[in-house]
Amino acid sequence: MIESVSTLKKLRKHQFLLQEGDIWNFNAFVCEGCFRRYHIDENGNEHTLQFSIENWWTGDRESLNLGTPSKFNIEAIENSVVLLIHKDQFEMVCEKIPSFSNTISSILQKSMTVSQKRIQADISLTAEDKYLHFVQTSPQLASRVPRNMLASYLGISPETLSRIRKLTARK
Amino acid sequence: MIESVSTLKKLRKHQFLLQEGDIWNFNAFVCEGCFRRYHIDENGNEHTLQFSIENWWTGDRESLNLGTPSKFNIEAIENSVVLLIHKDQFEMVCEKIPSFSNTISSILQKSMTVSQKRIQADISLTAEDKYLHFVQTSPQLASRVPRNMLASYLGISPETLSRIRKLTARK
DNA sequence: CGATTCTTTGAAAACAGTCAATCTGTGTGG
DNA sequence: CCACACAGATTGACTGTTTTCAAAGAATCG
Repeated sequence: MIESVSTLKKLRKHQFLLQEGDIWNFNAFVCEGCFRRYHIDENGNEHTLQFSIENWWTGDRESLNLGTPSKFNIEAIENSVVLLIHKDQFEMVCEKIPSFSNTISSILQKSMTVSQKRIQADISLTAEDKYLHFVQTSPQLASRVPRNMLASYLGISPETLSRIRKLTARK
Repeated sequence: MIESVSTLKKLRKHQFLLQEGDIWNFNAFVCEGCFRRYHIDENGNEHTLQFSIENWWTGDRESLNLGTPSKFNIEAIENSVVLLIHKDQFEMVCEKIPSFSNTISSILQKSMTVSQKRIQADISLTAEDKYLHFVQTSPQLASRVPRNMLASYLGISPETLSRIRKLTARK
């Protein structure tokens, strides 16, 4: 059973699943709630790399693969529940159940597609179009995530996002 | 042998490996040269999603997985040679040689890491810092790729890139 | 060479960021 | 339950950056 190789962890809003400098050794499946993974730059600005809601994954792949200290923070932005699977146990399961590897592979493929779409938006669109694109592709998140975090995800300032929203609201 | 399930294809500079609207059925390993994958938006502007040089892969994952017409063009920007492996043959090899799946998985992991770094740069950095970051992380490409294509990769205009280069040159 | 394409430059306009102030809502402790 | 504090969101004025458009200057290739 999956429970035998994993642990459920509850986090309240504002609690951290991972903090910068820590080493990340898990695969984390979000059962309930919402997390965001972000980075703090040298000027103290936060940049959100990922939001993860129910039935999706979170974690720091780089820290997991290389065993290096993470450069990210992962914070619960709602009261949440995650299933944590330690990497050793994860590898064990992969070996025991070959079809599991395929599942992982297809999750990775899906992640790649999502990332590609985001890069395309980042390099192609204006601030306004980035926002509209986000609302269109992730309406659930758009209403669930605080605006300042959304701005840091889109790579624009909170003020700019506020103005864009005002403009696009009327119509 | 790998040759039995694949074909070598030579392309001259400016030739296309894939054109928008076509369906992509391969995995393509670059043996020699350099490709770029780009998208043309409704205003006719090109946006470069990927450069692929020797020992790396190219293709359109979305078209490959879903069997849908591609939204991308893949163009040889140097005289190049690619190894094309048809998806059916690729799957066959995966089934025959289980360890091959792991190889694929680790390539995907690497791709994801690269994409994540790019997203982080896209949402965090100014035009100038994006350029400097690119030069630092991909010095080979920086000297090999035409500047207008580099600009379209960084999400800035060719004029801005030209000005940035002038500024950063002296020092 | 000539033609084409790429790159650079300049000036103006559009866009997004910053800073500071105000407004809003939420939650906490008295 | 209210008042207060606090964080998030909005607004305005200003600054700075980036784009756009047009033109001139390299570089490349037949």
